[in-house]
Amino acid sequence: MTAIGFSGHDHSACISDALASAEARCRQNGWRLTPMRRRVLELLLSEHRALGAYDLLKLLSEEGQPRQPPVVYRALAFLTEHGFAHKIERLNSYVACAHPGSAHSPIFLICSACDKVAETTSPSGNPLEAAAREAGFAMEAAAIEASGTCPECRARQNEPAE
Amino acid sequence: MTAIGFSGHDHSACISDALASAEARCRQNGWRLTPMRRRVLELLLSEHRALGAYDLLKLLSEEGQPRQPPVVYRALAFLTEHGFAHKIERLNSYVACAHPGSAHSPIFLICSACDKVAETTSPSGNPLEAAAREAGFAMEAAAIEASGTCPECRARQNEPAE
DNA sequence: AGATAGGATGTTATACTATAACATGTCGAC
DNA sequence: GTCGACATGTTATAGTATAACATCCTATCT
Repeated sequence: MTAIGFSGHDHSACISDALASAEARCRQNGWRLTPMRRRVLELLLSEHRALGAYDLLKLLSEEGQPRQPPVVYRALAFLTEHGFAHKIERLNSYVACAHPGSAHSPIFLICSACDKVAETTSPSGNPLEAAAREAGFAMEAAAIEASGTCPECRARQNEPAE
Repeated sequence: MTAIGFSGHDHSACISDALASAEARCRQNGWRLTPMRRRVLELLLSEHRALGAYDLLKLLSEEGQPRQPPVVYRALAFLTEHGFAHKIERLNSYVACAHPGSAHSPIFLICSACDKVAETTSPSGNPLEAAAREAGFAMEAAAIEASGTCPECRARQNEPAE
């Protein structure tokens, strides 16, 4: 599985695909992808970067009506509850899910140079399962987040004379 | 490796051992384990539970002088920087390190029923390394956190008539 | 169409988490 | 003993999140 986010890809297709799939999945499950929720998802999809709730709030407010924090937090609660977005705990911010629909235990690679976030999965099954089982712990949710430098930023750092 | 925190152990020894080892390690490295830092570490050690900065602030303030937030945050910065404590991102709170001194990539098992936090490590090497390598990502730091129910709370839930 | 019930959003206020910035104190090296 | 480095004290404020209640929208039943 490649780490979507660092490798190049057709971004406008990636946005419209994700929105279409979200719509379909909501229709199937009787969830309501209201304009506000849809718009927040769209904003998250528009960058492979984690956005804070107040970043989103600012973007929304610039589009017309001023908005209050609960508006954004409620949209984010909906999106994360149903797997359309994830919270990046280290950054107190939020990213669109790169593999919506499929059950998965994501691993996030957070570039501290450019702030991009790549979502990938463990090549060898979920490592926490084993650790949890050994401790007799009934796992419900997991967050795996790594900070470091993405390939692009590493390349840029190695050739400082541009 | 057992998940210290859920299994029974001699807790007062565990506290004094950890403090002694912290003192030794600071002496060796020229770090200063000041009374404030030592006291915060002691408070963290006294529970296998994550404490918020403002919980610690309250505890410290009850011991005499009122304290301001930066006091606690600075002590926590020292302790986490040198591996005596970890931040639990999901809870915005802090725990004493269960394996200080040894380089390790900890996995935290957070019980949502009793708030205890166990620190363990992956039995099969660090899974993030593989995922990061595959993505060309230079990993610097990692946080692996699982929420769920610890063995004791599971047992309690299975026998609700007590 | 009107009644109604559930959920979504609007709005105000406030709680919780964290840090900037500057003043003061402490301790060891010289 | 004074100088410099680092630790702490203190004030103020930034950043993140939610409680509580009002209003509105929409789907359904009659």
